[in-house]
Amino acid sequence: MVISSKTLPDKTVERLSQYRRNLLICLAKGKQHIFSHEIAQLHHITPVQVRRDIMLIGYSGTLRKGYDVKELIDLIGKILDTDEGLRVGVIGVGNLGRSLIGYFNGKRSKLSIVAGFDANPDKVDKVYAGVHCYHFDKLSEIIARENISIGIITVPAEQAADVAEKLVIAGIKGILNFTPKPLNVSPHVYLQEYDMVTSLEKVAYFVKKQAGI
Amino acid sequence: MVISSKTLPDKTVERLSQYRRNLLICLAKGKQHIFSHEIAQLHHITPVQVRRDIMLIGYSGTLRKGYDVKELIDLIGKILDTDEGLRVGVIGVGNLGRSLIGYFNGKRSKLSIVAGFDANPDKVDKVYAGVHCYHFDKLSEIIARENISIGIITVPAEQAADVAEKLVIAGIKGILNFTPKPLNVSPHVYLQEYDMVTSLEKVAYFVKKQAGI
DNA sequence: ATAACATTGTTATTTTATTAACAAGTAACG
DNA sequence: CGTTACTTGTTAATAAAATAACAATGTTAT
Ligand SMILES: NC(=O)c1ccc[n+]([C@@H]2O[C@H](COP(=O)([O-])OP(=O)(O)OC[C@H]3O[C@@H](n4cnc5c(N)ncnc54)[C@H](O)[C@@H]3O)[C@@H](O)[C@H]2O)c1
Ligand SMILES: NC(=O)c1ccc[n+]([C@@H]2O[C@H](COP(=O)([O-])OP(=O)(O)OC[C@H]3O[C@@H](n4cnc5c(N)ncnc54)[C@H](O)[C@@H]3O)[C@@H](O)[C@H]2O)c1
Repeated sequence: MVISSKTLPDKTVERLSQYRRNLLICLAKGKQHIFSHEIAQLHHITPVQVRRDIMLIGYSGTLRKGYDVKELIDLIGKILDTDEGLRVGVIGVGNLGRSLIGYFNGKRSKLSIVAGFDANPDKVDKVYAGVHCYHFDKLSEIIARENISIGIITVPAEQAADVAEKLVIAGIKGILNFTPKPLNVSPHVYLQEYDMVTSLEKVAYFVKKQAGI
Repeated sequence: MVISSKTLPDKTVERLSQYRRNLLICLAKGKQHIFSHEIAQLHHITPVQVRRDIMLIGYSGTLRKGYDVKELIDLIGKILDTDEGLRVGVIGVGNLGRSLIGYFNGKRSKLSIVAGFDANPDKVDKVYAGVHCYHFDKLSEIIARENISIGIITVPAEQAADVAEKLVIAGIKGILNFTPKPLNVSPHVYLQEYDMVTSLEKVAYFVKKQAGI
């Protein structure tokens, strides 16, 4: 099987995830086929882009019928998911952490939040939306035992660097950092950061531009 | 004043926001000058990129001394902020909405969350982290009265389209959508969407690739 | 049947973003 | 003072992403 042997462009991976999300909704609605321009419209992009992405993963639709929704979902799954799925831990079970756990819980079958970690004794050994919260001291132990490969960091910014370091030592493979603190991790660990303030400032900038202020 | 008359590239705007965040921290620590390679390291990018971004906003550092932290912060402010600031409303004061309000509150002087909206009577007229929650029915009225130009959508996905439509009617200028529901808004409204699941799936994909699974 | 049309798949082109290259110039040091 | 070393600013080159162009071909209408 040659499919997906080469690494896909960053942006394509993002869009595939988004396509799948909506394809699942289409499928639930009983829609069996979908055209590139329909997918495109949902995502505010061009049909060409959609076809190109789909080409890159080696799938073919049927002429004048479009893509088979179920087949496409399955193939995107083959690309994005691993067979046994990946296991995720959330470090910092505060407002954002709990909110993420609650949101995520039961969404994706192949990607599951299996543990929370917190330094506050009040939170330890509590269960949030079905996820057990462990003491931060047990990070390494639990990561190994539960076979966790991805960590989501939602501790206060001052703690983020320390948490990241311990995650790396514990053998984590990927980190999603929601704190505004920039992290330095070994290059073998895939790191992604998101800051909501940056998103909002970007919106503000373009609003300002549009208004000609 | 010619500065910033042309629209900056998307990515540059994002980075400027990030630079500022860390420059503020540097300033607080008493650091007065900073080199391009120092900024670069914080953000996992190259010094050239930093210099290029700074060039684009028309700022000049001093040779062998780097950039004046305070001046650079001020200039980025001139680019990203408006004089009187922009006012933001959060629609959906649930787990995520409250978490964002709490996080944002008192962070940025020029961008402030001034109102929450919710359809649940239990939440209406409560105050969350200093932000008054109004009934969703009052959306238009309050947006006009409070001069709100940006809306953050954190309602359940099924409600998102309706909320977006009403925001546009109410004259909002920019939307930050945290629901997984793709929205259609008038092209005059700047729309940005973020889905945490996509971020996580992207991390998972690259973890998978690295592992050679 | 045949023409007109719609839609895919793919290559070519354009645009945008990043990186490299290097001239210019200043601080620090002798 | 003169030299060395470093850092900026900018142009040029490269890479990545998006768009356009269009051939191929199945479908529908006549
Ligand atoms: N709340 C948001 O919407 C939001 C948005 C963007 C970014 N952030 C960032 O996310 C982070 C968390 O935000 P929050 O609002 O959830 O804060 P919070 O204070 O509610 O939660 C932080 C949690 O981390 C725990 N903690 C502290 N030190 C720890 C450690 N060393 N190990 C493990 N757990 C530890 C605390 O006990 C607490 O439960 C912050 O850095 C914030 O900047 C939050
Ligand atoms: N929680 C997260 O971390 C997270 C992460 C990513 C995305 N999201 C998305 O954000 C949205 C909200 O998530 P949540 O966890 O906060 O859910 P939630 O149920 O806690 O909050 C939703 C809130 O919206 C209110 N609401 C419902 N209909 C409304 C309407 N028409 N107008 C105004 N308010 C209305 C509800 O009363 C509730 O308070 C969901 O779409 C979810 O998919 C959440």
